[in-house]
Amino acid sequence: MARRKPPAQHGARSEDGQAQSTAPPPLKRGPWTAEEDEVLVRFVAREGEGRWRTLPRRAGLLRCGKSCRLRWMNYLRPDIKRGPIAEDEEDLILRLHRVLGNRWSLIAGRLPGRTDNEIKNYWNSHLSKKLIAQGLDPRTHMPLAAAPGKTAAATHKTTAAPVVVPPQPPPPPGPVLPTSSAAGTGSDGHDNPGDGGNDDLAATMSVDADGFEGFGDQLLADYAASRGGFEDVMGCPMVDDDTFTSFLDSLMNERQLAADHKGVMNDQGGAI
DNA sequence: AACTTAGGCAACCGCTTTAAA
DNA sequence: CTTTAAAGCGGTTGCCTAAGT
Repeated sequence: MARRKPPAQHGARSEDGQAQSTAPPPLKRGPWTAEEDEVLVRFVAREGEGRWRTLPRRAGLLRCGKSCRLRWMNYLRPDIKRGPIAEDEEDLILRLHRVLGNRWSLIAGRLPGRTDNEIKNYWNSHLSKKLIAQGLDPRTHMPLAAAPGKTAAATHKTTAAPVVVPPQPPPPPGPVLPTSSAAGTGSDGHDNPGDGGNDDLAATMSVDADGFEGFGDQLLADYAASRGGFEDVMGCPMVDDDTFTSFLDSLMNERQLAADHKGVMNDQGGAI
């Protein structure tokens, strides 16, 4: 469907964007052909994933390793789920995004068969607008300032920041996390769809119950409290791995979340 | 029917992190 | 301990198509 720029290869760039002194065979760019797909699929089936940098040469592809990896991860993997995002998936994305921010790979890790790229695209083209239409800031999930003419912005293709949001007191989902660890956490850092893992997600998510309240998610705060709180118990604002993982799991199950929430409300004499 | 605009998405880019030498 | 390579991630770009005029 969408195509990228035609094989206008910047000749002397390696996959990492570093200059190359010699100019080996020009790397192909742009859309993948069925033949290339087949070569890649066969090669990965035979040799397995990994060593992406050298893969193209070994497989006989005139692509950079990055491109191969991307193609495999986003399109060719056998466990990729095709078709439109279901309503429950959409709902889950919304909830996960509220907690995780733009950690697309983490979100994707909770949606088996969906890729981070797919979710990111879906968010930028659908969900962010949906939130805006509901008067919510797609980044913070907080109500947009009731300023007139606030949201008109999001129409043009500004993907990253559909809405200009002034810095807000409560830390938005993203910034709550240690800045850039989004990517490389652990050996993988990428919770591949289907593996159900969040690696050291909790370590990444250094947030206490107050912090959760900070991004306006009372459920989250309640959940933190119900699990003994994330702050006082541990003496430091860290979220325990299991606790956070189970929280994310609970996001995937409305009923469980509702039950937990209810329990908290009972315990506390009804918050919210 | 022809032209313009907006939406959707695959692919690329640049940066960060981790592992290995 | 430092440097380099590899891998991964989020953000951005740009083409194609559909809808609107």
